Amino acid sequence: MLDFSKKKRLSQKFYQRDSVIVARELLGKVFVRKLNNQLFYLKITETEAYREKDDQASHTFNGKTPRNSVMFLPGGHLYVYFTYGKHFCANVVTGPENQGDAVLLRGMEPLNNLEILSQNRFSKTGLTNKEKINLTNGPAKICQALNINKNENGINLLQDEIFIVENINPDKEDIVTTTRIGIKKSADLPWRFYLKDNPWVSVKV
DNA sequence: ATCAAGATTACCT
DNA sequence: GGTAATCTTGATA
Repeated sequence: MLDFSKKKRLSQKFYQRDSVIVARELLGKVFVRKLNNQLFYLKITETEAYREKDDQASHTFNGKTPRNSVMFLPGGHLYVYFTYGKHFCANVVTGPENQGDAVLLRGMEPLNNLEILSQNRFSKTGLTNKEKINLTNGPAKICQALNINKNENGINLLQDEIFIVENINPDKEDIVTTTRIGIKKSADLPWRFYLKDNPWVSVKV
């Protein structure tokens, strides 16, 4: 049951579409992270879309800079940024090359290796149920648990270090669509998506 | 050279 | 529910 190695990897075609579509369709897919020769599997539970052209909250709204240049690569790369002096956040780059769009990964349900994730997050093992949720129910928590930082910025998701595989396709009624978190500009766009009944979601409506 | 803002989190009341 | 922590980045001079 925990053998995701035979599941089909998401194609470049999947990523090279509009970020709002990709954000919704990433829900339920399984994020795979190779770390110290072990594979970590996590079900994607919460996402947000960002777009260069019509989204003032996007890092790319005012054009290309050294920081955001990875967002202009073709869909299917990982964009990692540093913020608030402490935190890394990971995004899936979407759309064609030179279009600065991406999907922020905000929540994941860990499916294996919880003790290692716990070490990375809290420097201990033996989790309460509450701490288990707190492992990966936020964008910076995911990166801390999976040791994702500047080194992972620009990774190609069609290769073997980090990738995403097919899994369940949630029913429409199991997906909540709402506004994005933690932004002031373009704050009314309904571009956040999460799995309604899943606990690994940062904020529920 | 200086400065304000930031796609967050943890901890407090 | 409110806020301090913490530092990189991009804009402006």
